[in-house]
Amino acid sequence: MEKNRENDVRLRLIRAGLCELEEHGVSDFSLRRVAAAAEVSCAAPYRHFKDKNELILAIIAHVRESWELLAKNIYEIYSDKKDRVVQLSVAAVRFWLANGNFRSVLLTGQSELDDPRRKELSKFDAPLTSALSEYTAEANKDKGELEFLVLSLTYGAVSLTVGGNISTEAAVENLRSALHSLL
Amino acid sequence: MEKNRENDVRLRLIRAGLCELEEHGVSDFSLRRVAAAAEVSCAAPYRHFKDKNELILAIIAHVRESWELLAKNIYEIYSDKKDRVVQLSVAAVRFWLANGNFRSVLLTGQSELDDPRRKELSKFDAPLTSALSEYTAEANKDKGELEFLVLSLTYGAVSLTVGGNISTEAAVENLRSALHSLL
DNA sequence: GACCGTATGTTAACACTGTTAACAACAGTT
DNA sequence: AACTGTTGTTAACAGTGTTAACATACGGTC
Repeated sequence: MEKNRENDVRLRLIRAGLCELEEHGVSDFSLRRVAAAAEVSCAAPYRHFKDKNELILAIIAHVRESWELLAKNIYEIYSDKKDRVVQLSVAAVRFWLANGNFRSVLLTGQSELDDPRRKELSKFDAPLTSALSEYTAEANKDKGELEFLVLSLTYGAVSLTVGGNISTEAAVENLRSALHSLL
Repeated sequence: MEKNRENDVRLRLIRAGLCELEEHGVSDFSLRRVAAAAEVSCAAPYRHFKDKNELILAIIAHVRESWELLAKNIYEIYSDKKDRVVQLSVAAVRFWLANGNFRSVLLTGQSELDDPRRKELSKFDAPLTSALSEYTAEANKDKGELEFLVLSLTYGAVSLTVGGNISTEAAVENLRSALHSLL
């Protein structure tokens, strides 16, 4: 019961923090506002997280879990190794674009001043790279070069959309056709 | 003399702000620290910039100028239209990677909460796209598709390097060969 | 030359932020 | 029953962006 209470507050903080991140972005992330939203005192977060940074880290880890769940689903749905790569790449773009202000954290790890864990957690290419290496093994293609191209196009599609050059759908369509002619 | 003084402080603030950005990143950007580094009082910046955000904007504009100068040089050095595209793309990657913590601002425009001007100023593809459209006109190639590929690979190379997947040199080398086989 | 408005700097204050210390309530252990 | 550790509170600290009130010097007008 008491252990539940603990997890309750911790989870509420993470959820409220996620909203805060979406609403105010990372540079205006207010720990006190998060605490207020979670209906606890402004010092309560320090019982669960060492730092404001540590809370943000936990939030990123939380989002990452949901991404890996999604990626796992996609991986299981598609049995063709080439399809997996294409679908995972497109899904990665969609997922990250859907995560609003979160993107600056996820894409760049915000800055290298922040501990590397943030950058590590922000990587969302693990499912993609493993699917890709399975494909290259099967198709007898050069892995190194292809990995650069696929990852680069994926990240690039995100950046391009964020930058306002193209719409999400245009990015996805371009990415899809590029990958198909590439693989 | 007095007009010089004005520009002096303004410029000193921008320069100090640039250092601050490199040292502390955008989320820890302290206006008071910048003012102290520029050896003025903490309220002085408000005589030259409406906001902390407006100062950051001015800093970005400042960096953008130097990028466009560099791009112009490259454009003039290389007369072959294809070479221009490749060199500009590589230079863009190098330039952005060299600008440290600045990247989060430049790449993503930090967040869409911030006024769109920041995002607009952060775009560094204008020289690249114009060189590219000159190339496609000359070589009779499809512009739309190629533009996505080139820009995507360029941005992607930056993201990939920032993410820690590959080194700068590996990214540049991969990018170069990809562009050569693409154009 | 005296006067005035404008531009640029200062200091002092405001509310807000992250963080910590001191304290209270409660669980489980011995 | 006494002790210990966990989780929450409130109160305080320094640092932040921002604004208001004041000071000073400059350029143009009578």
